[in-house]
Amino acid sequence: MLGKRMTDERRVLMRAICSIEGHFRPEDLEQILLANGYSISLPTIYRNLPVLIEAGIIRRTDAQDAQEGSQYEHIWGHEHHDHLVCVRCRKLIEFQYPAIDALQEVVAREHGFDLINHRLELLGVCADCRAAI
Amino acid sequence: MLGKRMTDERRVLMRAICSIEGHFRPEDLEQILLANGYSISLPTIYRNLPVLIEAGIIRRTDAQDAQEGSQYEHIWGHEHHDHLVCVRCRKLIEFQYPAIDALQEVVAREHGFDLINHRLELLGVCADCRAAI
DNA sequence: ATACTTGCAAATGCTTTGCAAGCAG
DNA sequence: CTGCTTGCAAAGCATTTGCAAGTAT
Repeated sequence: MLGKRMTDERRVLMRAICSIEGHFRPEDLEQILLANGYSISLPTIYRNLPVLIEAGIIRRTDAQDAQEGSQYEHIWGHEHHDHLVCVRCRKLIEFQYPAIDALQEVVAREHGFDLINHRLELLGVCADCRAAI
Repeated sequence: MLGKRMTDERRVLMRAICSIEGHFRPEDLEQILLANGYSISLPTIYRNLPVLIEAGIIRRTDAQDAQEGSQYEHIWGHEHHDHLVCVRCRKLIEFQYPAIDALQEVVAREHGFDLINHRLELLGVCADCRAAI
């Protein structure tokens, strides 16, 4: 990493994060680490999240509510994907759609942007919830 | 609105929100209201934001950092748009690209979703910042 | 009348920070 | 050695909630 020191904590954090398949909040991470015999303080986790983001290992995903805390997911070694969210049952479905990604490149270029990443979230009502009405 | 009472506070809030062109945080709203001679408590603002979201008058936009608070913008009477964000200078550019919207409909339909809204944020480095390196 | 709303003040809970001790380079 | 990191405890701050008073319907 860029001018950062490789500490045991960071090594453990990185391994833990890469083992998580879905999304996680900082506190989830602490619990997972504890369950595996590692005790890393919450402040250290918080201090390292930006480092891991900058290193391209994780990204923030959008929090639904103001107070449910931030969510993250690891992107290193993962295909890029976006999210479909059911506003009723909160179900979260991941999807990929290369054509959309391609158009985003076009938009970015039109505005002189060098595209690094994107977040796309489609909000709607899932089939199950529609059926349940 | 749905089973909600129309109070003076809500009327004022709605007018204020519709007069704001860009994004706002709850506290901005309080200041704007004060500047116009209306004093509406922050708790009341917070309590009404979800009501206004459900009514389709505003939407949450993505907060960049964990602690900079939530941002909102009014969508009623506004064309839908998405955001280009410069990760370096935080510049925010709004854009519309109907082809992307159309593809989102396709994705949603494929997954049985009834699409209500979406949030798309393109993160990158703007031309100015690239030039400044 | 009844139930929803408001303002105030206090509580919540995520996130950050000060500080001294501990390490990576 | 030197300066980045960590853990702890405490601070910060946006957001929420309890409660009594006010008000739309």
